[in-house]
Amino acid sequence: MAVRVTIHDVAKRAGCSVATVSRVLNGTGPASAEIRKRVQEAARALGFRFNEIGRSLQSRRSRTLGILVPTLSNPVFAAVIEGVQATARTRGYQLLLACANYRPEEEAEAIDTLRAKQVDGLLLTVSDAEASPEVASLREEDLPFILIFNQPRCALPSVTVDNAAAAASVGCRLLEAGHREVAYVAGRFSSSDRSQRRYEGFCQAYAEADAAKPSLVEVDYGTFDHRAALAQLLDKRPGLSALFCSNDMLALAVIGALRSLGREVPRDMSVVGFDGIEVAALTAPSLATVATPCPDMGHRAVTRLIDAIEAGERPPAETLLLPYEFRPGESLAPRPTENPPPESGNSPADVLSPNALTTGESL
Amino acid sequence: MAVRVTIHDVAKRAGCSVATVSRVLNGTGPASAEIRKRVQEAARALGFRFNEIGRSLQSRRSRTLGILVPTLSNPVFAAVIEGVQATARTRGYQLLLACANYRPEEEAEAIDTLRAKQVDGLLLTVSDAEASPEVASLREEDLPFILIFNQPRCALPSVTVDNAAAAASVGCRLLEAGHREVAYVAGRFSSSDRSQRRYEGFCQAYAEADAAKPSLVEVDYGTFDHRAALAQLLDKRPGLSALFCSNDMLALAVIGALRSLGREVPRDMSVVGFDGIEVAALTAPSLATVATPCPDMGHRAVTRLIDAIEAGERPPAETLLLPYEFRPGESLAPRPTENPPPESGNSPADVLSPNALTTGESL
DNA sequence: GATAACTGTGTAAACGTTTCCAGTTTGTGG
DNA sequence: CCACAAACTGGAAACGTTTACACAGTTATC
Repeated sequence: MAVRVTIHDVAKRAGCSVATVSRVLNGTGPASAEIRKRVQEAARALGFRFNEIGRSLQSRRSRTLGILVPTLSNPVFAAVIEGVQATARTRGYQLLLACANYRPEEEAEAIDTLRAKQVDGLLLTVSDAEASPEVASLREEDLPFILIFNQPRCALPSVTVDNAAAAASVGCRLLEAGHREVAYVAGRFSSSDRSQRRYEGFCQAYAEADAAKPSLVEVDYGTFDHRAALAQLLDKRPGLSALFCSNDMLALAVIGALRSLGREVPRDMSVVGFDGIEVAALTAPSLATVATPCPDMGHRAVTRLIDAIEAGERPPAETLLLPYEFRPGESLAPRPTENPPPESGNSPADVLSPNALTTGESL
Repeated sequence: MAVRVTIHDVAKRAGCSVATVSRVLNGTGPASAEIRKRVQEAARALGFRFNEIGRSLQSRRSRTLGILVPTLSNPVFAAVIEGVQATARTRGYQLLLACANYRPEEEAEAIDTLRAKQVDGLLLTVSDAEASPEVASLREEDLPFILIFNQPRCALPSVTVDNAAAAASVGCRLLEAGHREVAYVAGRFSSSDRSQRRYEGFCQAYAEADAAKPSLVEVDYGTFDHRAALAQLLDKRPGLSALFCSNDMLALAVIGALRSLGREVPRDMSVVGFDGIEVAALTAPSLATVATPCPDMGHRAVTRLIDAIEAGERPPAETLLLPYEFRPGESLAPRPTENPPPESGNSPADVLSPNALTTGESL
């Protein structure tokens, strides 16, 4: 049990006061060459490191940022965190991580805990920034924060892409490919602000082309089995030829579900995702999607946040929109011009479960 | 700029001492019903929350754990963190996250920073646990830690799978499929302890079958372009029919590189990965791999760690081996019995770069 | 050769908690 | 009615820092 060595131990060994040790080691205030040397030598001999807790208490700055994401299983968030992490570190900040599992209660609890730990600022991806009471209360308080991915309508600091425009561009691509009857598939939290913006943009593209308004289908997160929801949709709208999914992970799961319903992508149905996660390029078929600059979003967000913190302010309540890029993939093909997709034999029941996305704990 | 409300403010409003407030709000020590009520009402009115920094300083416990991983872009680490996070939270601990980018210097720096922040314990995945001076010094000090994935030979607390046995089982599968001339492809840090164990186990399976010892090929992490290394290998060992890669991400990149060299998997070459990341089941071809129970590893590791912390001890220097599972995939096929794979036309030069694994920042 | 301005150093008071100790009530049994 | 315990409460000292302030000694200014 090595006893912790404090600034007092260093002072004793160097034969001076703790104030002097602090000044020497921090390079603040004057010190004679003689004492500087003694202090440094004592610190080295003792293996002294400042206790950041003591420092934080006194300075009321923790040099720690809180980051809250819905989950880590979606690589899109891991990518953002990677970007945030790298930049935060070069600026001398550490990251306290929390996952809220897409649950507003957990978001609230996590924010609370992070504040209690006295983070200097918060990077958040929440379900719905406008509706979140925590975000609202954050605005009125002194804790700097910035949203990532969220695209609220009201004035809130955030970094994201123009979801509506990106979704509209997906709409255009689908229209170009002849898909006039389509649907938007969203996760349970279709109330997610970014998902809403995407649906709006998507619908607008279809409105402008005088095509039928895309149907909205909500499926459950947490489960990967979307067969029931899809079967119902296909039944109701037999003319459907393309699906736009609110994110890539969902799109991949949807492709698996379609397959187990006897529908091949893109032969019987085109599918487009959103996010541009790396693996989407490796799947079979590769996924057409909208690539968002995740690590750069993280980088920008944390830079804005730290700049504000160090200026003693809060990030301006503005949305920073970063460029996105449509990334073609095999999952999007032109609509077959002749007859509608064959209602081939396979019934859902006698088909294997799509173990496409089993969880990692497969033991 | 809302001013922070402290226990003193609550005490003043409730008309009592801070000691009493502390006792009431923590439920430690006695208090009259009257004062209890006044304190609670004051705390609520003021929106008081304990400052965990003050608490930590006084209790010398931060209720924070440090977690160090090589990267977040490999989903295997994200999965572990997810498991760690969930369990840590239910036990009342937060996570301070650091990524070392597979660099020992960064590992050292990160551990140092985490210690300065007074984490109560450390969860680590390092390049080489035996060789790491930080891990060595950790052993001699009082900071509890536990390794994840690492499988050192010396007695160190860790949670992993039996890498040698798992790799041997891969060897058996390959032998069964008729692959008698094979290679092990490892990332730059073939000095990684787990990677070494895998190679050893793999070689042993081949030794026991009296087959040629698998070649060892090292490629660079960081880059995804392994064509040069592979071209050289194929040139030197034309009879090669299968590749075992030290992890799934590498395996996917290798499949892409082979393709751009004009070799199709599994037609011309079988490939097996290690880790069992979810997406490996979705790629084309799907990847044969060894599935490790990532979130459960995280869960077990953090449980061992917190148990030790709360007992005032350190986790016992034992390796906890969790079960793994071979997961078949299309990337592994029987060796074609007739002639060796055709040296088909495509020269590396006139083939597109395998943008299989471009990074997320594609803008 | 006095005054002013530094330079170098130490003392002590914060920062927000918890907790030991001592003091004041209140209650109880004799 | 008194001693004594139990219940309740507050004062103050920690925890490890930083920093305002004071003070001594040294150098520069006229």
